[in-house]
Amino acid sequence: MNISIQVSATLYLKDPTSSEIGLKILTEGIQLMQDLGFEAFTFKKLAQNIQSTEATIYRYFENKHYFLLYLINWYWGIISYRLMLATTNVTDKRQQLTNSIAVLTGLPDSSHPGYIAEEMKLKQIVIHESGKALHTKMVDDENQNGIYLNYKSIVSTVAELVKTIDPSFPYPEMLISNLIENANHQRFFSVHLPRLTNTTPEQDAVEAFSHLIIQKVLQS
Amino acid sequence: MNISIQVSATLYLKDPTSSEIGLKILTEGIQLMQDLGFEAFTFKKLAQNIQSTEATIYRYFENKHYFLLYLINWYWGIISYRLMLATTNVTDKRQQLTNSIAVLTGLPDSSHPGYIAEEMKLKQIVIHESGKALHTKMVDDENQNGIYLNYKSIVSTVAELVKTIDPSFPYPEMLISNLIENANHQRFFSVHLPRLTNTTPEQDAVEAFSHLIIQKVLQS
DNA sequence: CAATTTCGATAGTAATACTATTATTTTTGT
DNA sequence: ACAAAAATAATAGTATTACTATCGAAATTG
Repeated sequence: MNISIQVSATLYLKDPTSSEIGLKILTEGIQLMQDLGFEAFTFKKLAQNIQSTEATIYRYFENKHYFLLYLINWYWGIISYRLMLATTNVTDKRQQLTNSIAVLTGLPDSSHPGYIAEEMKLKQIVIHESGKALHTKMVDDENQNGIYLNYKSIVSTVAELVKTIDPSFPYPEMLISNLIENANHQRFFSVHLPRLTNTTPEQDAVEAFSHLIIQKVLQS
Repeated sequence: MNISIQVSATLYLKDPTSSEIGLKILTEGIQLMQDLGFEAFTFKKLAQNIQSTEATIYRYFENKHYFLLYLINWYWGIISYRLMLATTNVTDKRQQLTNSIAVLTGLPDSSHPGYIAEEMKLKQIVIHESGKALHTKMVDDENQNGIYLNYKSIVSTVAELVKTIDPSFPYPEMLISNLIENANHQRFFSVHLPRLTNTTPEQDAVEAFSHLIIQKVLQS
Protein backbone atom coordinates (compact mmCIF):
# COMPACT_ATOMS: atom_id res chain seq x y z
CA MET A 1 0.00 0.00 0.00
CA ASN A 2 2.25 2.87 1.10
CA ILE A 3 5.38 1.85 -0.74
CA SER A 4 7.66 4.53 0.50
CA ILE A 5 5.37 6.76 2.50
CA GLN A 6 6.60 7.34 6.00
CA VAL A 7 4.31 8.15 8.88
CA SER A 8 5.84 9.13 12.20
CA ALA A 9 5.79 6.21 14.64
CA THR A 10 4.76 8.50 17.48
CA LEU A 11 1.32 8.71 15.90
CA TYR A 12 0.24 5.14 16.52
CA LEU A 13 0.46 2.59 19.30
CA LYS A 14 0.67 -0.28 16.86
CA ASP A 15 1.47 0.07 13.16
CA PRO A 16 -1.88 -0.17 11.34
CA THR A 17 -0.17 -1.24 8.11
CA SER A 18 1.11 -4.37 9.85
CA SER A 19 -2.17 -6.29 9.96
CA GLU A 20 -5.40 -6.93 8.09
CA ILE A 21 -7.49 -5.17 10.71
CA GLY A 22 -5.07 -2.27 10.86
CA LEU A 23 -5.49 -1.73 7.12
CA LYS A 24 -9.25 -1.95 7.44
CA ILE A 25 -9.12 0.67 10.18
CA LEU A 26 -7.26 2.93 7.78
CA THR A 27 -9.35 2.46 4.65
CA GLU A 28 -12.72 2.41 6.37
CA GLY A 29 -11.56 5.12 8.76
CA ILE A 30 -10.72 7.46 5.88
CA GLN A 31 -14.13 6.88 4.39
CA LEU A 32 -15.97 7.39 7.66
CA MET A 33 -13.97 10.48 8.55
CA GLN A 34 -14.93 11.93 5.19
CA ASP A 35 -18.58 11.00 5.53
CA LEU A 36 -19.14 12.13 9.10
CA GLY A 37 -16.48 14.78 9.68
CA PHE A 38 -14.14 14.79 12.65
CA GLU A 39 -16.64 15.70 15.36
CA ALA A 40 -19.19 13.02 14.54
CA PHE A 41 -16.55 10.39 13.82
CA THR A 42 -16.13 7.92 16.70
CA PHE A 43 -14.15 4.73 17.17
CA LYS A 44 -17.37 2.99 18.09
CA LYS A 45 -18.92 3.75 14.71
CA LEU A 46 -15.72 2.77 12.93
CA ALA A 47 -15.63 -0.50 14.87
CA GLN A 48 -19.18 -1.28 13.76
CA ASN A 49 -18.23 -0.51 10.15
CA ILE A 50 -15.35 -2.97 10.17
CA GLN A 51 -17.15 -5.57 12.29
CA SER A 52 -14.73 -5.17 15.15
CA THR A 53 -14.73 -3.47 18.54
CA GLU A 54 -13.71 -0.17 20.03
CA ALA A 55 -11.04 -1.84 22.13
CA THR A 56 -9.29 -3.19 19.06
CA ILE A 57 -9.01 0.22 17.45
CA TYR A 58 -7.73 1.69 20.69
CA ARG A 59 -4.90 -0.82 20.47
CA TYR A 60 -3.75 0.90 17.26
CA PHE A 61 -4.46 4.55 18.02
CA GLU A 62 -4.49 6.49 21.26
CA ASN A 63 -7.61 8.43 20.27
CA LYS A 64 -9.32 9.97 17.28
CA HIS A 65 -7.16 13.06 17.42
CA TYR A 66 -4.09 10.92 16.80
CA PHE A 67 -5.94 8.98 14.13
CA LEU A 68 -6.59 12.24 12.30
CA LEU A 69 -2.97 13.31 12.73
CA TYR A 70 -1.95 9.98 11.23
CA LEU A 71 -4.10 10.54 8.15
CA ILE A 72 -2.82 14.08 7.67
CA ASN A 73 0.76 12.93 8.09
CA TRP A 74 0.16 10.21 5.55
CA TYR A 75 -1.16 12.81 3.12
CA TRP A 76 1.93 15.00 3.51
CA GLY A 77 4.07 11.92 3.11
CA ILE A 78 2.43 11.30 -0.26
CA ILE A 79 2.93 14.93 -1.28
CA SER A 80 6.54 14.73 -0.20
CA TYR A 81 7.02 11.72 -2.41
CA ARG A 82 5.34 13.39 -5.38
CA LEU A 83 7.42 16.49 -4.83
CA MET A 84 10.52 14.39 -5.15
CA LEU A 85 9.27 12.75 -8.35
CA ALA A 86 8.40 16.14 -9.80
CA THR A 87 11.81 17.70 -9.23
CA THR A 88 14.42 14.98 -9.73
CA ASN A 89 16.16 15.17 -13.09
CA VAL A 90 14.86 18.69 -13.61
CA THR A 91 17.91 20.91 -13.94
CA ASP A 92 16.34 24.34 -14.15
CA LYS A 93 15.54 25.73 -10.69
CA ARG A 94 12.64 27.79 -12.00
CA GLN A 95 11.14 24.69 -13.52
CA GLN A 96 11.65 22.79 -10.26
CA LEU A 97 9.72 25.50 -8.45
CA THR A 98 6.94 25.51 -11.03
CA ASN A 99 6.60 21.75 -10.76
CA SER A 100 6.59 21.95 -6.97
CA ILE A 101 3.87 24.58 -6.93
CA ALA A 102 1.86 22.34 -9.25
CA VAL A 103 2.18 19.43 -6.82
CA LEU A 104 1.35 21.58 -3.79
CA THR A 105 -1.59 23.51 -5.17
CA GLY A 106 -2.89 21.49 -8.10
CA LEU A 107 -5.69 18.97 -7.96
CA PRO A 108 -4.63 15.33 -7.69
CA ASP A 109 -5.55 13.13 -10.58
CA SER A 110 -5.00 9.46 -11.11
CA SER A 111 -2.76 10.02 -14.12
CA HIS A 112 0.12 11.81 -12.44
CA PRO A 113 3.27 9.92 -11.49
CA GLY A 114 3.25 8.40 -8.03
CA TYR A 115 -0.50 8.49 -7.65
CA ILE A 116 -1.78 6.65 -4.63
CA ALA A 117 -5.37 5.51 -4.37
CA GLU A 118 -6.11 7.17 -1.06
CA GLU A 119 -4.77 10.56 -2.10
CA MET A 120 -8.09 12.09 -3.14
CA LYS A 121 -9.93 11.16 0.03
CA LEU A 122 -6.99 12.16 2.18
CA LYS A 123 -6.89 15.53 0.48
CA GLN A 124 -10.55 16.08 1.28
CA ILE A 125 -9.85 15.23 4.89
CA VAL A 126 -6.91 17.61 4.97
CA ILE A 127 -9.07 20.38 3.50
CA HIS A 128 -11.88 19.91 5.96
CA GLU A 129 -10.23 18.73 9.15
CA SER A 130 -6.59 19.75 9.35
CA GLY A 131 -7.37 22.98 11.16
CA LYS A 132 -8.94 20.95 13.96
CA ALA A 133 -5.82 18.80 14.26
CA LEU A 134 -3.47 21.76 14.37
CA HIS A 135 -5.26 24.41 16.40
CA THR A 136 -5.13 22.55 19.67
CA LYS A 137 -3.59 23.15 23.06
CA MET A 138 -1.35 20.15 22.32
CA VAL A 139 0.35 21.62 19.20
CA ASP A 140 3.58 22.38 20.95
CA ASP A 141 3.95 18.91 22.45
CA GLU A 142 3.09 17.29 19.17
CA ASN A 143 5.53 19.48 17.33
CA GLN A 144 8.24 18.38 19.74
CA ASN A 145 7.36 14.78 18.96
CA GLY A 146 8.14 15.38 15.31
CA ILE A 147 4.57 15.11 14.12
CA TYR A 148 4.82 18.03 11.73
CA LEU A 149 8.22 17.09 10.30
CA ASN A 150 6.78 16.01 6.95
CA TYR A 151 4.97 19.29 6.54
CA LYS A 152 7.84 21.44 7.76
CA SER A 153 10.32 19.72 5.49
CA ILE A 154 8.09 20.30 2.45
CA VAL A 155 7.85 24.00 3.21
CA SER A 156 11.52 24.25 3.91
CA THR A 157 12.57 22.39 0.73
CA VAL A 158 10.46 24.55 -1.54
CA ALA A 159 11.44 27.70 0.34
CA GLU A 160 15.08 26.84 -0.35
CA LEU A 161 14.26 26.78 -4.05
CA VAL A 162 12.73 30.23 -3.71
CA LYS A 163 15.88 31.47 -1.99
CA THR A 164 18.07 30.16 -4.80
CA ILE A 165 15.96 31.80 -7.45
CA ASP A 166 15.52 35.14 -5.72
CA PRO A 167 17.83 35.60 -2.73
CA SER A 168 16.42 39.08 -2.18
CA PHE A 169 12.89 37.90 -1.45
CA PRO A 170 12.43 38.34 2.28
CA TYR A 171 9.60 35.89 3.05
CA PRO A 172 10.23 32.52 1.38
CA GLU A 173 8.72 30.25 4.05
CA MET A 174 5.73 32.52 4.50
CA LEU A 175 5.16 32.52 0.75
CA ILE A 176 5.16 28.74 0.47
CA SER A 177 3.16 27.94 3.59
CA ASN A 178 0.67 30.54 2.43
CA LEU A 179 0.26 28.98 -1.01
CA ILE A 180 -0.24 25.54 0.52
CA GLU A 181 -2.80 26.70 3.06
CA ASN A 182 -4.52 28.90 0.54
CA ALA A 183 -5.04 26.02 -1.87
CA ASN A 184 -6.99 24.13 0.78
CA HIS A 185 -8.98 27.14 1.89
CA GLN A 186 -10.00 28.23 -1.56
CA ARG A 187 -11.18 24.74 -2.45
CA PHE A 188 -13.32 24.76 0.68
CA PHE A 189 -14.69 28.20 -0.17
CA SER A 190 -15.43 27.18 -3.73
CA VAL A 191 -17.89 24.58 -2.45
CA HIS A 192 -19.35 26.28 0.61
CA LEU A 193 -18.78 30.04 0.38
CA PRO A 194 -18.28 30.73 -3.32
CA ARG A 195 -18.50 34.50 -2.86
CA LEU A 196 -15.10 34.41 -1.16
CA THR A 197 -13.20 33.02 -4.10
CA ASN A 198 -12.76 32.96 -7.87
CA THR A 199 -12.26 29.25 -8.25
CA THR A 200 -15.02 26.73 -8.82
CA PRO A 201 -15.08 22.95 -8.62
CA GLU A 202 -15.58 22.91 -12.40
CA GLN A 203 -13.01 25.54 -13.35
CA ASP A 204 -10.21 25.26 -10.84
CA ALA A 205 -8.15 28.45 -10.64
CA VAL A 206 -6.09 27.78 -7.52
CA GLU A 207 -3.02 26.48 -9.29
CA ALA A 208 -3.10 29.32 -11.81
CA PHE A 209 -3.41 31.84 -8.99
CA SER A 210 -0.43 30.29 -7.24
CA HIS A 211 1.76 30.37 -10.33
CA LEU A 212 0.78 33.99 -10.88
CA ILE A 213 1.78 34.99 -7.36
CA ILE A 214 5.13 33.26 -7.72
CA GLN A 215 5.77 34.81 -11.08
CA LYS A 216 4.90 38.35 -10.00
CA VAL A 217 6.60 38.25 -6.65
CA LEU A 218 9.94 36.64 -7.44
CA GLN A 219 12.59 38.33 -9.52
CA SER A 220 15.02 36.24 -11.47
CA MET B 1 -20.18 48.21 24.74
CA ASN B 2 -20.63 47.48 21.03
CA ILE B 3 -21.70 50.91 19.89
CA SER B 4 -22.41 50.09 16.31
CA ILE B 5 -21.26 46.50 15.97
CA GLN B 6 -23.89 44.25 14.56
CA VAL B 7 -24.07 40.55 15.30
CA SER B 8 -26.56 38.44 13.41
CA ALA B 9 -29.64 37.72 15.54
CA THR B 10 -29.73 34.11 14.35
CA LEU B 11 -26.67 33.45 16.51
CA TYR B 12 -28.33 33.83 19.89
CA LEU B 13 -31.57 32.86 21.54
CA LYS B 14 -31.59 35.97 23.71
CA ASP B 15 -29.46 39.04 23.08
CA PRO B 16 -26.53 38.80 25.51
CA THR B 17 -25.93 42.55 25.36
CA SER B 18 -29.40 43.13 26.80
CA SER B 19 -28.65 42.12 30.39
CA GLU B 20 -25.99 42.12 33.08
CA ILE B 21 -25.61 38.36 32.99
CA GLY B 22 -25.53 38.35 29.22
CA LEU B 23 -22.61 40.77 29.25
CA LYS B 24 -20.83 38.67 31.85
CA ILE B 25 -21.31 35.62 29.65
CA LEU B 26 -19.61 37.50 26.83
CA THR B 27 -16.67 38.98 28.70
CA GLU B 28 -15.94 35.96 30.86
CA GLY B 29 -16.71 33.66 27.94
CA ILE B 30 -14.11 35.35 25.76
CA GLN B 31 -11.54 34.96 28.49
CA LEU B 32 -12.38 31.32 29.14
CA MET B 33 -12.47 30.45 25.46
CA GLN B 34 -8.99 31.92 25.15
CA ASP B 35 -7.66 30.15 28.22
CA LEU B 36 -9.09 26.71 27.55
CA GLY B 37 -9.57 26.59 23.78
CA PHE B 38 -12.81 25.55 22.12
CA GLU B 39 -12.71 21.84 22.92
CA ALA B 40 -12.13 22.21 26.67
CA PHE B 41 -14.50 25.16 26.97
CA THR B 42 -17.89 24.20 28.45
CA PHE B 43 -20.96 26.13 29.55
CA LYS B 44 -20.66 24.46 32.93
CA LYS B 45 -17.22 25.93 33.51
CA LEU B 46 -18.34 29.31 32.24
CA ALA B 47 -21.35 29.20 34.56
CA GLN B 48 -19.06 28.52 37.53
CA ASN B 49 -16.84 31.44 36.48
CA ILE B 50 -19.73 33.88 36.49
CA GLN B 51 -21.46 32.36 39.52
CA SER B 52 -24.43 31.28 37.51
CA THR B 53 -25.76 28.03 36.05
CA GLU B 54 -25.59 26.11 32.81
CA ALA B 55 -29.32 26.54 32.24
CA THR B 56 -29.02 30.32 32.29
CA ILE B 57 -26.34 30.33 29.58
CA TYR B 58 -28.42 27.96 27.48
CA ARG B 59 -31.14 30.59 27.49
CA TYR B 60 -28.78 32.92 25.63
CA PHE B 61 -26.99 30.51 23.31
CA GLU B 62 -28.06 27.25 21.72
CA ASN B 63 -24.69 25.64 22.32
CA LYS B 64 -21.00 26.41 22.42
CA HIS B 65 -20.68 26.20 18.66
CA TYR B 66 -23.09 29.11 18.30
CA PHE B 67 -21.35 30.94 21.10
CA LEU B 68 -18.09 30.71 19.14
CA LEU B 69 -19.83 31.82 15.96
CA TYR B 70 -21.17 34.81 17.89
CA LEU B 71 -17.68 35.81 19.01
CA ILE B 72 -16.24 35.44 15.51
CA ASN B 73 -19.09 37.42 14.03
CA TRP B 74 -18.54 40.11 16.60
CA TYR B 75 -14.87 40.24 15.61
CA TRP B 76 -15.68 40.67 11.93
CA GLY B 77 -18.21 43.32 12.89
CA ILE B 78 -15.44 45.26 14.59
CA ILE B 79 -13.17 44.86 11.56
CA SER B 80 -15.98 45.99 9.30
CA TYR B 81 -16.37 49.09 11.38
CA ARG B 82 -12.65 49.84 11.37
CA LEU B 83 -12.53 49.26 7.62
CA MET B 84 -15.14 51.94 7.22
CA LEU B 85 -13.22 54.36 9.41
CA ALA B 86 -10.03 53.67 7.49
CA THR B 87 -11.48 54.39 4.06
CA THR B 88 -14.02 57.19 4.46
CA ASN B 89 -12.68 60.56 3.35
CA VAL B 90 -9.78 58.89 1.56
CA THR B 91 -10.10 59.85 -2.08
CA ASP B 92 -7.32 57.81 -3.65
CA LYS B 93 -8.42 54.23 -4.36
CA ARG B 94 -4.88 52.92 -3.98
CA GLN B 95 -4.69 54.52 -0.56
CA GLN B 96 -8.07 53.08 0.37
CA LEU B 97 -6.78 49.64 -0.50
CA THR B 98 -3.56 50.12 1.41
CA ASN B 99 -5.50 51.25 4.47
CA SER B 100 -7.86 48.29 4.14
CA ILE B 101 -5.00 45.81 3.92
CA ALA B 102 -3.54 47.40 7.05
CA VAL B 103 -6.81 46.88 8.92
CA LEU B 104 -7.22 43.31 7.68
CA THR B 105 -3.69 42.06 8.20
CA GLY B 106 -2.08 44.42 10.72
CA LEU B 107 -1.95 43.83 14.45
CA PRO B 108 -4.59 45.61 16.51
CA ASP B 109 -3.35 48.21 18.91
CA SER B 110 -5.21 50.36 21.35
CA SER B 111 -4.20 53.58 19.61
CA HIS B 112 -5.98 53.08 16.30
CA PRO B 113 -9.32 54.74 15.64
CA GLY B 114 -12.35 52.72 16.64
CA TYR B 115 -10.45 50.43 18.99
CA ILE B 116 -12.70 48.23 21.07
CA ALA B 117 -11.43 46.63 24.25
CA GLU B 118 -12.30 43.07 23.31
CA GLU B 119 -10.61 43.21 19.93
CA MET B 120 -7.30 41.68 20.97
CA LYS B 121 -8.83 38.70 22.72
CA LEU B 122 -11.34 38.19 19.95
CA LYS B 123 -8.54 38.20 17.40
CA GLN B 124 -6.74 35.48 19.33
CA ILE B 125 -9.92 33.45 19.36
CA VAL B 126 -10.37 33.97 15.62
CA ILE B 127 -6.78 32.86 15.00
CA HIS B 128 -7.06 29.72 17.08
CA GLU B 129 -10.67 28.63 16.74
CA SER B 130 -12.28 29.96 13.59
CA GLY B 131 -11.36 26.88 11.57
CA LYS B 132 -13.36 24.78 13.98
CA ALA B 133 -16.38 27.02 13.58
CA LEU B 134 -16.24 26.97 9.79
CA HIS B 135 -15.21 23.46 8.86
CA THR B 136 -18.36 21.78 10.03
CA LYS B 137 -21.10 19.78 8.40
CA MET B 138 -23.42 22.67 9.24
CA VAL B 139 -21.58 25.35 7.17
CA ASP B 140 -24.12 25.40 4.41
CA ASP B 141 -27.10 25.82 6.72
CA GLU B 142 -25.34 28.50 8.67
CA ASN B 143 -24.34 30.30 5.52
CA GLN B 144 -27.98 30.31 4.47
CA ASN B 145 -28.87 31.84 7.81
CA GLY B 146 -26.63 34.78 7.02
CA ILE B 147 -24.01 33.98 9.60
CA TYR B 148 -21.07 34.75 7.35
CA LEU B 149 -22.51 37.96 5.92
CA ASN B 150 -20.11 40.17 7.84
CA TYR B 151 -17.13 38.26 6.54
CA LYS B 152 -18.40 37.98 2.99
CA SER B 153 -19.20 41.66 2.79
CA ILE B 154 -15.69 42.57 3.95
CA VAL B 155 -14.12 40.40 1.26
CA SER B 156 -16.49 41.69 -1.36
CA THR B 157 -15.96 45.36 -0.46
CA VAL B 158 -12.19 45.14 -0.62
CA ALA B 159 -12.32 42.97 -3.73
CA GLU B 160 -14.33 45.74 -5.40
CA LEU B 161 -11.49 48.14 -4.64
CA VAL B 162 -9.09 45.71 -6.28
CA LYS B 163 -11.30 45.56 -9.36
CA THR B 164 -11.37 49.33 -9.64
CA ILE B 165 -7.62 49.61 -9.39
CA ASP B 166 -6.78 46.76 -11.72
CA PRO B 167 -9.75 45.50 -13.73
CA SER B 168 -7.54 42.99 -15.46
CA PHE B 169 -6.66 41.06 -12.30
CA PRO B 170 -8.62 37.81 -12.53
CA TYR B 171 -8.81 36.73 -8.87
CA PRO B 172 -9.82 39.67 -6.65
CA GLU B 173 -11.90 37.76 -4.08
CA MET B 174 -9.36 34.97 -3.86
CA LEU B 175 -6.58 37.50 -3.31
CA ILE B 176 -8.38 39.22 -0.44
CA SER B 177 -9.72 36.14 1.31
CA ASN B 178 -6.22 34.69 1.01
CA LEU B 179 -4.57 37.70 2.64
CA ILE B 180 -7.08 37.65 5.50
CA GLU B 181 -6.72 33.93 6.17
CA ASN B 182 -2.97 34.08 5.72
CA ALA B 183 -2.60 36.76 8.38
CA ASN B 184 -4.23 34.51 10.95
CA HIS B 185 -2.29 31.45 9.90
CA GLN B 186 1.10 33.10 9.90
CA ARG B 187 0.51 34.55 13.36
CA PHE B 188 -0.31 31.07 14.59
CA PHE B 189 2.77 29.63 12.91
CA SER B 190 4.98 32.34 14.36
CA VAL B 191 4.17 31.12 17.85
CA HIS B 192 3.86 27.36 17.37
CA LEU B 193 5.64 26.36 14.16
CA PRO B 194 8.14 29.15 13.48
CA ARG B 195 9.90 27.20 10.74
CA LEU B 196 6.87 27.70 8.53
CA THR B 197 7.02 31.46 8.50
CA ASN B 198 9.17 34.57 8.43
CA THR B 199 7.23 36.57 10.93
CA THR B 200 7.83 36.58 14.67
CA PRO B 201 5.78 37.90 17.56
CA GLU B 202 8.50 40.50 18.10
CA GLN B 203 9.05 41.51 14.48
CA ASP B 204 5.72 41.20 12.76
CA ALA B 205 6.08 40.85 8.99
CA VAL B 206 2.56 39.81 8.01
CA GLU B 207 1.33 43.25 7.09
CA ALA B 208 4.50 44.00 5.10
CA PHE B 209 4.15 40.70 3.26
CA SER B 210 0.54 41.55 2.40
CA HIS B 211 1.39 45.00 1.07
CA LEU B 212 4.17 43.47 -1.00
CA ILE B 213 1.84 40.93 -2.59
CA ILE B 214 -0.70 43.61 -3.44
CA GLN B 215 1.96 45.88 -4.87
CA LYS B 216 3.56 43.20 -7.03
CA VAL B 217 0.38 41.59 -8.23
CA LEU B 218 -1.79 44.57 -9.13
CA GLN B 219 -1.00 46.83 -12.06
CA SER B 220 -2.13 50.42 -11.97
C1' DC C 1 2.77 -27.48 18.86
C1' DA C 2 3.64 -24.56 22.73
C1' DA C 3 4.01 -19.77 23.67
C1' DT C 4 2.72 -15.45 22.71
C1' DT C 5 0.34 -12.02 20.68
C1' DT C 6 -3.96 -10.36 18.98
C1' DC C 7 -8.73 -9.95 19.00
C1' DG C 8 -13.76 -10.01 20.37
C1' DA C 9 -17.09 -9.57 23.84
C1' DT C 10 -18.61 -7.40 27.60
C1' DA C 11 -18.72 -4.23 31.37
C1' DG C 12 -17.90 -0.08 33.49
C1' DT C 13 -16.61 5.08 34.45
C1' DA C 14 -16.20 10.04 34.25
C1' DA C 15 -17.32 13.87 31.59
C1' DT C 16 -20.02 16.27 28.21
C1' DA C 17 -23.95 18.33 26.17
C1' DC C 18 -27.79 18.98 26.84
C1' DT C 19 -33.40 19.14 28.80
C1' DA C 20 -36.80 19.65 32.47
C1' DT C 21 -38.80 21.32 36.74
C1' DT C 22 -39.63 24.31 40.32
C1' DA C 23 -38.81 27.83 43.64
C1' DT C 24 -36.94 32.33 44.24
C1' DT C 25 -35.52 36.77 42.85
C1' DT C 26 -35.71 40.74 39.88
C1' DT C 27 -37.88 43.75 36.77
C1' DT C 28 -41.67 46.28 34.96
C1' DG C 29 -46.08 48.61 34.23
C1' DT C 30 -49.45 51.10 36.56
C1' DA D 1 -46.13 50.65 46.19
C1' DC D 2 -47.63 46.36 44.38
C1' DA D 3 -49.26 42.73 41.34
C1' DA D 4 -47.85 40.32 37.19
C1' DA D 5 -44.42 38.80 34.36
C1' DA D 6 -39.92 37.60 33.34
C1' DA D 7 -35.41 35.97 34.54
C1' DT D 8 -32.49 33.26 37.25
C1' DA D 9 -30.68 29.64 40.59
C1' DA D 10 -30.77 25.13 42.17
C1' DT D 11 -31.28 20.64 41.28
C1' DA D 12 -32.03 16.46 38.84
C1' DG D 13 -31.81 13.59 35.04
C1' DT D 14 -30.56 11.49 30.17
C1' DA D 15 -28.04 9.99 26.11
C1' DT D 16 -23.66 9.95 24.20
C1' DT D 17 -18.76 10.11 24.14
C1' DA D 18 -14.21 8.84 25.17
C1' DC D 19 -12.15 6.12 27.14
C1' DT D 20 -10.14 1.72 30.61
C1' DA D 21 -10.28 -3.05 32.29
C1' DT D 22 -10.88 -7.93 32.09
C1' DC D 23 -10.88 -12.32 30.15
C1' DG D 24 -11.48 -16.14 27.10
C1' DA D 25 -10.95 -17.50 22.13
C1' DA D 26 -8.47 -17.32 17.93
C1' DA D 27 -4.64 -16.64 15.19
C1' DT D 28 0.33 -16.25 14.59
C1' DT D 29 5.05 -17.39 15.28
C1' DG D 30 9.31 -19.53 16.57
